[in-house]
Amino acid sequence: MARTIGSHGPKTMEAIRKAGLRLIFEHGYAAMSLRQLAAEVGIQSGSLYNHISTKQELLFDLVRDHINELLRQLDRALQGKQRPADKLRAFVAFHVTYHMTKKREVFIANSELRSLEPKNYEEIVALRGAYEQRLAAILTEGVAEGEFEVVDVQVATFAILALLTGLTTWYRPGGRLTKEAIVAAHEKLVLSSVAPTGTADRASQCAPSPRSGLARR
Amino acid sequence: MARTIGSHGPKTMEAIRKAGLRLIFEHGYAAMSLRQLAAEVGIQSGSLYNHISTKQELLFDLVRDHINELLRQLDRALQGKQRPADKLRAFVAFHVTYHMTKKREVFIANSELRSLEPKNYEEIVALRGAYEQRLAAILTEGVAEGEFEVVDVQVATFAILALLTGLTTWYRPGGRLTKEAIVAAHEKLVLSSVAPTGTADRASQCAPSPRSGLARR
Amino acid sequence: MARTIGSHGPKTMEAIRKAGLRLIFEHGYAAMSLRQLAAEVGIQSGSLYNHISTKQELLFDLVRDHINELLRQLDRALQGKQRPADKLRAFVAFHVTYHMTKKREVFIANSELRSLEPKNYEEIVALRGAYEQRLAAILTEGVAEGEFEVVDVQVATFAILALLTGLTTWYRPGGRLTKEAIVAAHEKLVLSSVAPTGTADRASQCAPSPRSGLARR
Amino acid sequence: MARTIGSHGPKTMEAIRKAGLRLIFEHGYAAMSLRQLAAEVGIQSGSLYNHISTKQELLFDLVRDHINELLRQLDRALQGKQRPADKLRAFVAFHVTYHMTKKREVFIANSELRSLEPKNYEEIVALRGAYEQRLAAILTEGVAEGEFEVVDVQVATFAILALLTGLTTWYRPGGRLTKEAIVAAHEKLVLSSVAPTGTADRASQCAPSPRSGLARR
DNA sequence: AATGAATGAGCTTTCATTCAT
DNA sequence: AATGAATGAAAGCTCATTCAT
Repeated sequence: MARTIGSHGPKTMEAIRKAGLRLIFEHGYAAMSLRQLAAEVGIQSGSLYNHISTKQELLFDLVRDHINELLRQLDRALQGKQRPADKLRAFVAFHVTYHMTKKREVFIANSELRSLEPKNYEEIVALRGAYEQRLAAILTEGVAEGEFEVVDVQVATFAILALLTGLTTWYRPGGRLTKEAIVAAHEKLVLSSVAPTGTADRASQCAPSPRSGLARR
Repeated sequence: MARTIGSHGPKTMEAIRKAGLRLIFEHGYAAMSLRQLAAEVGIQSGSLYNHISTKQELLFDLVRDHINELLRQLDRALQGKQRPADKLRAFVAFHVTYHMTKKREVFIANSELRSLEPKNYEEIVALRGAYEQRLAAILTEGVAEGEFEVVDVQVATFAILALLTGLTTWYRPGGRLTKEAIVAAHEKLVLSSVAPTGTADRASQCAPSPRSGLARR
Repeated sequence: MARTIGSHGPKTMEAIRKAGLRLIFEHGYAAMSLRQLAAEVGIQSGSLYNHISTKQELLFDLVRDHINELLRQLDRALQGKQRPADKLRAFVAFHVTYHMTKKREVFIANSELRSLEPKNYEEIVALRGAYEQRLAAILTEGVAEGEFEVVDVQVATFAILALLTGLTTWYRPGGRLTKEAIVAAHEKLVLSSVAPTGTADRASQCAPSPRSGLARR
Repeated sequence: MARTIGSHGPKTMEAIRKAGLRLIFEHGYAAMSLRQLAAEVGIQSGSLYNHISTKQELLFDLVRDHINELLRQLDRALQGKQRPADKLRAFVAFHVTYHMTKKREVFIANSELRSLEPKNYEEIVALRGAYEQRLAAILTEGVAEGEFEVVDVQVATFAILALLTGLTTWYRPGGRLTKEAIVAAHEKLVLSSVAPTGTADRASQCAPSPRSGLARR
């Protein structure tokens, strides 16, 4: 007479991850109770432990899997780009696009690092560092080649990442702007932000990436 | 034999706010226990209630007082600035400087909105909207005068605020850079980010659709 | 290593009700702590919440279930009685007998009404009203038929109920008097109390019910 | 700048007793907090301790003073009565009248005995016993003289006291009946309840006391 | 793989009481 | 005789987690 509602068999783990993602996104890791999570999935809270080992590990898995996927896809998106401006534009386009489709994962991976236990925290921070390093390297190269101008590469790296990631706090599918318009808006901001101040290589900066283009709904 | 150790009299409230600020910053509102807070202050947890009415109200007061102060000081910092670029530079300088001295307050005011009860949440979001509006107005004016160029004012507003506020996640006093250098780095990034691109398809970029507004949480 | 000592499975709820009944009877609802209750049952206080939803609801359930049972049994006891004096005698005999076997339930249902939250209070008062109404109707009928004489039916109803219910404050099983003697004593008092003062139908009023009789142990 | 509201000087103690009486009557001793009480009086809870020594002692004083006064006035009311029926009628009239004017004190003295600490409890129970004894003596005398008939004097004593005291649960000044009518109703019930069942001295039993009579307002 | 019932620690909040001022 | 701030205990309730079934 068990399992009157809720999910069944091998799909349960996926339901837990999905519900966990949503609840952590909405309430925060500390404020989400496993009872809530279980209720969302349609099982008793004790039954969660057939699928996860601890609450902490659920968070860790969600964050780690997300960052690994992020890195994997970033590297694919950067493949074949040669000039720093092209790389930066590809970085922005990828980052923004990815954040729009996975905004919960991204948000959690940024906001719940403090909820990770030290060992887990360090592992994630290392992965995050690798991601940041991709951007820092692009900026460094661009500055060296005279295509970019920044006061401090480190600051610029953090600032651009914050700018791009801020998206997760306001983006909703079906909002006023198309995804392409949002990408374009960010490309403009980021590419301009590192442009040399005096006379700029205008052409390379501002041509929007080919697939984008402003559109209204 | 009361009050053998710990804080005393009218200074206690200030100690509570200060410790609360730090603990919420470090662990998050939900993860901070009032026992922890009381221990930090040097009193029993029940004694907190001589100074606060609920945990929720402590958070609300901290956030509200911060945003009010932020708005007050911003308006003072913008006084006398005429041209949009001057206003924007003043905005950035103020925002960055303020965030370096009050990074905990700023961080909490951004990250713990979801921990506010609906009534409190709405009050704070209204205040935050007023702050955002200051920046949006500067950008709008700059675009109208041809000094700035953005794809979308709303997106640019959120992006620039995210860029600037990201500071709170990494800034530590006594780090590699001086405060002035940090301000300068952000001024460069922000001012450039909205700079006109030179020869661009101006018409298509910038007209915002009249009806809309983005959603935030 | 769960469940080393204490109560188990489906019997726990019954143990909680029983212990709750005793503790509320002895100390009052407000003075009974759930830790006490849990200790009595042999579980941790948090474990109570696998069986009850709140302390208030435990009280409410105890009181409501009691009154429903009381009404059900009263109606059975009155079945087939025709004349008002017979009905009144049956009412007294039932009430006294029931109160001797369920004195805790009865006491609580009378003394802890003020501890009920408004919504619960109203529901119980309505049920109690139905019980009182049974007695009021008997008196009204008896007065109309000239068998009874009272100054005021309402006052008499309350007074008789108070008289009968007072039993719960002193009755102890194994005391000086048999149950039958106690019933008889109350029958005499109540039947006489409403007897006409001038010329009465003595036979119907005062013959004690056959089974009773005073006994000493 | 102290004492902006609330009572002043020697009147404070009286205000505490009055408010305490009301709060205990309404919520019960355990459920009344000293903060509530202090708020009612218009002082801080710590200030109560300038007037009372403990919460327990406040209860004890209220109950003891009430019972002493009750005994004192009862003895005065019984003075000069010779025949058992006269004494019983005087007892009822006094008891009912007193309970109508001091219903809170009476109610508390009956319902909060369990909240008294053992030493206090015993003292009060002794006083209460003295009061009960007055009634028991009247009944015993009446039975000996053939004026009354009861199955058991002890039971009758408790029952009559319960009947009379029940008044405190429903009496409200300004209700449907005058005080005199209420007294008369109880006189009828009690005098009849102990009347002999066969041949009785009707005149003495049932003539209501001269001043009473049913009235509506 | 699910349940239901348990644990023990912890939560926010309230309590009666104390006491320097 | 009042305040305001403290204590230490306890309140009702929730938590993550365990485990026999």
